[in-house]
Amino acid sequence: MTSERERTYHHGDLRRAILTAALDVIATEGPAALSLRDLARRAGVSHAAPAHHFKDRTGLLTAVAAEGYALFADALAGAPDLRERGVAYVRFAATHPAHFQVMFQPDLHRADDPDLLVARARATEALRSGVADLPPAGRGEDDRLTGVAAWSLAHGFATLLLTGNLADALAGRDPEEAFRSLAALTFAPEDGRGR
Amino acid sequence: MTSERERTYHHGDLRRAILTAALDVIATEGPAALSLRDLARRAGVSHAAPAHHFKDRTGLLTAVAAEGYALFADALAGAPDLRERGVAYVRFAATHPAHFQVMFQPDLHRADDPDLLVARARATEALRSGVADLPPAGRGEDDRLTGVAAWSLAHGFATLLLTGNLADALAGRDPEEAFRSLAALTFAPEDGRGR
DNA sequence: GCCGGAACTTGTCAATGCCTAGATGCCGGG
DNA sequence: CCCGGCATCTAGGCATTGACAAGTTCCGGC
Repeated sequence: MTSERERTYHHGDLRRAILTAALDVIATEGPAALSLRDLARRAGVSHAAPAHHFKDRTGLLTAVAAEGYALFADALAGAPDLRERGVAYVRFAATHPAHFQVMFQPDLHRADDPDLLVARARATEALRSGVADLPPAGRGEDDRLTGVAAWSLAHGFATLLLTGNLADALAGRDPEEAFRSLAALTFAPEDGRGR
Repeated sequence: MTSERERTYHHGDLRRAILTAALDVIATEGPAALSLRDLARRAGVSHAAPAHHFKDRTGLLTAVAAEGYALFADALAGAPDLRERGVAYVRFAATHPAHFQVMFQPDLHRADDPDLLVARARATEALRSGVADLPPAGRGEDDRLTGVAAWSLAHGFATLLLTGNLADALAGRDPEEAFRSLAALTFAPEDGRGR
């Protein structure tokens, strides 16, 4: 569909082709370098073709964010406990850097988009259910804060990793493994409480 | 210099005027909405005037990042212990959202800029010295990971706060205070170890 | 077989980044 | 005092981009 028959008037799966190209550009050069006309050239279509599928440049980025939240929810759902959910969080960021960046930059996409909202709700639910199986101790207030703490830890690690700020601190060590032991240090200092 | 005498050929302090306007735009509409020509209009100068002070659009953002790291280093230096340094981290992000965003988006600025490098080194030093007064326990490996954990926690909280992801979790609560008790929960669960 | 709409193209316009050449006025040496 | 150098700012132009409008091609259902 994509590589052979290039003579047809219709592309076949232009939407996916544009999305994939966009992810490539964002991952390598950042969201600022994204150009609809450039993506059109890469796909071998006219400069206005992408607009038919995504309306806007913002529309394209909104689609990226929505797809990202969907993949994110799937990635989180597979993890057994809270710590592994954090590892999955970090792994997702490392595996899908373009999605991750766009997801957490509100000025790039339309946060009120319906598709994005449902995917985002699914991901949020996956996060919350992970926090649910925490230590039973503490008042409700503390439990909520603990959830925020876990989220902050994973999100901060993922963000710093993507921005290259952990390069020398990790020193070639595997990021996932580093986060696993880091989470152990933080959330279960002396006993298995964090589990 | 800035408001009264607008008839002079020379602006007086155009560089600062452009920087301030840029910070305003970035804080309200995000870095993507930044336009050199728009900033020139706001300052009442010609459309090419900003280029003389910052060379590029990237040059302007590099200057923002450099200024950000300098202010960041000052903010961190004032904190007495590790936890308050984390609070200062979060406060800086909340107080200087534009600086913070540009600082931690490598695709927006030139990371090898000399001015940026020295400011960044100063901020990094302020962070490291904060981690130094941690619990004496653990091998050197664990200590480094603990530092990364503290950094991740503060950075993640700050980032999530700026992206509006903590709005309902905090429920109108003061972010700094929330982070203070959150850090207590995380780094000193039952004893004063985290201090 | 035909026809309605989706997918894509072509053409256009305003805005932007960046470059070059020129105008202006400040500041210090003579 | 003045005059020449120079940083600062202006003016104009060019290529690229996002967005819009109108036309073209093709697929699938009736």
